[in-house]
Amino acid sequence: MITTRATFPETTYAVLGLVDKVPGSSGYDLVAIADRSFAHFWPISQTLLYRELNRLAELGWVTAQRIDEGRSPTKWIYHTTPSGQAVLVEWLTKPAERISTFRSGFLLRFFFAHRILPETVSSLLTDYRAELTAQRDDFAALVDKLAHQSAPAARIGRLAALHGLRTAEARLQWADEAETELQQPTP
Amino acid sequence: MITTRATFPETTYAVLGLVDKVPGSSGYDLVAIADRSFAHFWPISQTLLYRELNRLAELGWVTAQRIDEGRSPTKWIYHTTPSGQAVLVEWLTKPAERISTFRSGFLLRFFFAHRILPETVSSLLTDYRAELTAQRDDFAALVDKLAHQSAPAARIGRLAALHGLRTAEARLQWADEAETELQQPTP
DNA sequence: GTTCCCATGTAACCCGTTACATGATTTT
DNA sequence: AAAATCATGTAACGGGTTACATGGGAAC
Repeated sequence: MITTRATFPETTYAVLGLVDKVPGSSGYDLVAIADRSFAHFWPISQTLLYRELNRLAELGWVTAQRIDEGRSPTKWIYHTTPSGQAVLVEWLTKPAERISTFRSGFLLRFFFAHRILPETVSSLLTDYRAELTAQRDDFAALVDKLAHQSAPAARIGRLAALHGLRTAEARLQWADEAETELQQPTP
Repeated sequence: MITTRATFPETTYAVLGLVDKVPGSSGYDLVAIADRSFAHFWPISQTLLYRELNRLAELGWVTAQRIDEGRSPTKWIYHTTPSGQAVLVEWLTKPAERISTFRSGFLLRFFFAHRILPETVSSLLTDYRAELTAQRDDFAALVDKLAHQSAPAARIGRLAALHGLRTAEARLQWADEAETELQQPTP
């Protein structure tokens, strides 16, 4: 029994979009693809992705086709249906409202740093900078890799990666700014 | 009965830190202060903040003092205990690991934009730019406001706001970059 | 012959959210 | 007299997580 709902979480559409983009993939494939692609700005766990696939199939937005290769468990591959595609386009067109989230464990600690010694604040910044550097290098490598691919999807992917790269770069600069500022005595 | 737990969510420490930073505040006060301060990088709802205050009191990390003003409901004000302060310092010192999260509804849609017309992608970017501009202006105003205050807490707050400002600026530049790039034909 | 990869799932938990309730006091 | 502010809470839900289970096939 399918209960009609007013809205679905963004993740539902994320998985729908992925099935649409990479049709004929299994859940296992999609997990791997998601991890390499949109997980950078929309993380999703394996369990949840499987749950969303079932929901999408129940809604009739994707078809689940059984592939019998004699192995266990049975492999299933997915395709978007016309109604699923319509829903996807509608979702893409409608504005995004307030669904973006940002939580920073670093900034949270930094904000309460009055409690701790200047050296500790400095080490907090060092850790953060290390994390950002790793992020920057990862994104830079991804941008570079996708720049050499000609598929239209690679273009979008490259720009998405560039978003991460630019963000990491700006925050690294901020870390420098913050460190020099904190070294100066209070006026 | 207090059950001992291995770990607590970051939000627990966020509230602990806030009580420590603004001692003698009521839950109502703390909600307002949180919304104006660390909610930018660690959002928290009123219900959750109250729940965490109760947890902190049960753990003995804060004291809850009843203020009887004859009104209803009774007002309670909070102070960190020595053990609570020790826990806070320990938390601040320990590295942050993988607790930061980032989810972007815009990037998610952008990533699946192959389905839609170029004009729609462009309008997606326009909406995003508007959101970023608002963010940038908010952070810029906050940075400016805090620059004129001399309290040590204002300095940290200003730097935290600057983090948001730099991020928004970088992403606005990215939006320009992306738009010009997408206007060029595929090679 | 053990370890990695394919492939799908169950169970349990809990953080965080939204909506709502209540009532006094202060402001308009 | 109405609206906003002060002040604390209950109820219900669900999205997302981690840990675990299962078992065949491929690779080393």
